[in-house]
Amino acid sequence: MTDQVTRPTTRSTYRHGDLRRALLEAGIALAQSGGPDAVVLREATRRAGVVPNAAYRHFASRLELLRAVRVAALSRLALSMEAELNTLSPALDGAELARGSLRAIGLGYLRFALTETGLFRSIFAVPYDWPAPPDPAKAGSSGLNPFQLLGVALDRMVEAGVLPTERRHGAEFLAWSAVHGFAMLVIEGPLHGLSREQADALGQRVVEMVEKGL
Amino acid sequence: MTDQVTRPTTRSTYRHGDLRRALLEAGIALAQSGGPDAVVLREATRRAGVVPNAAYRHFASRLELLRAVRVAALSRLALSMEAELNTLSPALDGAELARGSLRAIGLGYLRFALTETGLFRSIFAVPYDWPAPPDPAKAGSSGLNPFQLLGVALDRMVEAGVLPTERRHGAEFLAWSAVHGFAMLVIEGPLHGLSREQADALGQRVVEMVEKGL
DNA sequence: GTCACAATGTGGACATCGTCCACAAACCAT
DNA sequence: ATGGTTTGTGGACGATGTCCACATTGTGAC
Repeated sequence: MTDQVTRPTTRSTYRHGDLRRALLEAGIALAQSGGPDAVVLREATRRAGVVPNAAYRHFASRLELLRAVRVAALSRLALSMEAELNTLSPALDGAELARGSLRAIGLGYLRFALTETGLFRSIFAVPYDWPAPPDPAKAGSSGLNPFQLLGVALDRMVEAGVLPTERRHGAEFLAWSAVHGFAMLVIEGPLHGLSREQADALGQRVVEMVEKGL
Repeated sequence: MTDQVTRPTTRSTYRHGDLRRALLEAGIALAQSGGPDAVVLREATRRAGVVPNAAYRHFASRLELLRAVRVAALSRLALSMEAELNTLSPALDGAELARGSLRAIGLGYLRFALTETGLFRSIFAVPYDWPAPPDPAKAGSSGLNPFQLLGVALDRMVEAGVLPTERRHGAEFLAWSAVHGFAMLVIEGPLHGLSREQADALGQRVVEMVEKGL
């Protein structure tokens, strides 16, 4: 009668019960420790204690599994940004709050990229539509997804008068480019092997460059 | 007596004669039209008209072939930058020459990334040492590799007084981050599907952001 | 020139992967 | 109870990277 909550690779029942979730979680774990290429259908089914073909009842292909992993990764990225936003002093005035928000978004992005490298890389490992229909599964606890969080920060800058309205359009992509590029250079580029402190210091300068150059 | 210069997948001689080069060229072609994942050992040997194992006499593994492709890609990237540098008016004064050089480097980088996407992605698809021992195979016609070209542009800016000396250190990576990130967003990110004109226009703004924010 | 040796290409094999097809078991609505 | 739908199983195929033993060719010592 008691549910076999532990999942020791073997099952007594013919049906798994929650295979889709099990596969997704295995996929996330694989992505975390090995990046998108490590998200291997057969290994996920192995971890779920199921035969390889069973996966096809829940994901049309390996790519679909990767897409699901990507959505989960986006949500965690949003959480990382929100965590950074929450460190802002509530006593800040408009201009400083706006600038601080943009910095927080950037630093939250970098923190996620450098600590959850595998998941971060998985976000860009699969083709996807853009813009995508709003999907709460991609959001953080505020209900906003990473891109929306960035947009809000930029809007605050316009309201506070620290970003001219005529430069607002497309500014998401300028800011994103700089921070994303830095993350990639650290992860799989020439900046690989930088210590955490060095990466933080350089990352800080990247964010400042954006703030100043936007 | 006449050399069989054409290479119709079959050979009359037991020895190939120039297999390493043939494999590398096949690898480059595969990378060009399909990115790093398309660089498949067996396909390269097929194109060279040779059995799969023959590759192992010239490359220790698929990864080593990819590394060789990467070096070739770096050289072409340097050429793209140099081509952009050569469009600068020779009548420019120091400050404008310096700024123009930095812009040219950035635009050359972007042009290569967006027109030779497969090769560009191959540059970052494989782990490599950094800094690497100087290797002329990575350079353009000036003898400088892409990173050195960027360094020269930044040095010019310091000399011309448009970049404070105290900001020179590490500036390579700030500039590189922004341009690289933009390229990645266009190639495999949310900016995918941007028209050439749109990409050029936004790319211009990225370069300006760097110039202003460095 | 001959002959041993090094260099290079061949043949066959193995494990792994994604995916397809036919079949079996379990759940569900009638 | 029964028939249909959902979900998992079993077996197969072609592709890939890589390993080992073997065959062929070029080369240097004598």
